[in-house]
Amino acid sequence: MARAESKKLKEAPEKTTRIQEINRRLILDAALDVFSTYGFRGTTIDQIAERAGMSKPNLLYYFPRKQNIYVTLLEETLTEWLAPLAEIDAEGDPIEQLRKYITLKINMSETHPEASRLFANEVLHGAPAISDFLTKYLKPLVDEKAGVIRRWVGEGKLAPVDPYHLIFMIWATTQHYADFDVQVRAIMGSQVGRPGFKEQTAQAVLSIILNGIRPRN
Amino acid sequence: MARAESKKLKEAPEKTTRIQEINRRLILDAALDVFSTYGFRGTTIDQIAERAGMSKPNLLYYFPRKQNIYVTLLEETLTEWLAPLAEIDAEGDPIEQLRKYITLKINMSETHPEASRLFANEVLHGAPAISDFLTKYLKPLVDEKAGVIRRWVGEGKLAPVDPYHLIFMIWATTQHYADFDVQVRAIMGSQVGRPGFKEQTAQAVLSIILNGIRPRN
DNA sequence: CTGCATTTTGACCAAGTAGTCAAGTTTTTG
DNA sequence: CAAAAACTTGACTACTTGGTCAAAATGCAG
Repeated sequence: MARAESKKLKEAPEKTTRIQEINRRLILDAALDVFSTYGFRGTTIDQIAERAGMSKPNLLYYFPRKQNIYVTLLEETLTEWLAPLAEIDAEGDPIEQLRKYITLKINMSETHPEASRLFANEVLHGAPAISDFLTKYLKPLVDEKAGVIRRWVGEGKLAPVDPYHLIFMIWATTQHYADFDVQVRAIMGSQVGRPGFKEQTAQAVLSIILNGIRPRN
Repeated sequence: MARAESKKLKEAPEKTTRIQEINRRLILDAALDVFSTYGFRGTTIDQIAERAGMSKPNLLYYFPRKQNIYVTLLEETLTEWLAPLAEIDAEGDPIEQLRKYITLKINMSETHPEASRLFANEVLHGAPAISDFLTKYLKPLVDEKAGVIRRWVGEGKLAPVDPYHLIFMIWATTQHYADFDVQVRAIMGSQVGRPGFKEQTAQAVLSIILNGIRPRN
């Protein structure tokens, strides 16, 4: 948009042409598919280029290194992926807030399983590209929400439970359906595709977790 | 290559020498470390050979293909990994049986995180090497145990809950601590190493799940 | 239309890696 | 102990793959 820079100045810091915008998008979309399936090492630039419908040198014109595509993709994905956590409202009803959070996560696992797998693969391999992100951005966010949950527990609105482990449990359970999809399908077979499966999953997960943390007396 | 008929018996189908036993073990142990960290594609035979303390051609003398090592390792690991599930006793007390199962799984995640990661990585990438195993061995086992749980529910010994989703939840939650160890550490920091952390984890997981499925009236 | 900037690609290169091979060394066995 | 079998490895091959480059094609402002 900012077309700006007059022609004969020094190297312009950055301008984005229409073609650039289109092709970067094509590349990133293709890369998400491929990286999430084969992992970083298992993916070749040729694969991404083919899926994006362009030649390898052309792809490298937009992202000079394989790493660049991968990191850009992770950054772009992660913020979105964590958004639901940030939305937990300390002033809301605990059970309702957590129900909403879990529901959102299950939906995301269904609609964007590639994002989940991309992330899972990265973390599984030691998070070499995003360890900074984990400590600088994720940890503070989790700390804050853990504080909220701890307060709820203190007020007797939830059964006594370690907030960090509760959050891990929600992550693990919801992402399981994206990350281990093949296994889920191998076991549950045709049920997985059927309409209503997602609702059934949400129902089961919500039932166990929410009853597990509902205050008892 | 007419091999000696001079010996009276035909070629023995397989015999294992002392050296073979030692070296296969060395290779598989080394391979587990490397494969579980870098995945199949991310691992080189040289890496495994070096870690096993032998030359690459020597390693290939025992396992002619990289795939062979990988598959052998998966087979060896999987049976052991699933053993606890098989131990769930239909005649036992439901809550006690599940408590035992969850506890065993958490212990395994702590003592053999590499096995968990090896498996997670394989499934995450579509289980190309073990899809047969999943349908032929894992599915029947899970079906059987799901039947047991369903019966418990029918007898009112557990809250109404889908047995498959319950099993997935237990898998997801317990393996999370092995597979996403880096993330858990990034968030919980020094606590992870501390003695008692495993117990605290087990306590939290057990508390939520068991209370989530305890019969209500 | 013209000329410059942007985009595109075929051909190529260097590094890395799975797997081979033939020739040596060690272990087993009769 | 000597021959056979089992084991070990340096050197090598064939192939994959990340990345380069120079030249051609296309887009676009004046």
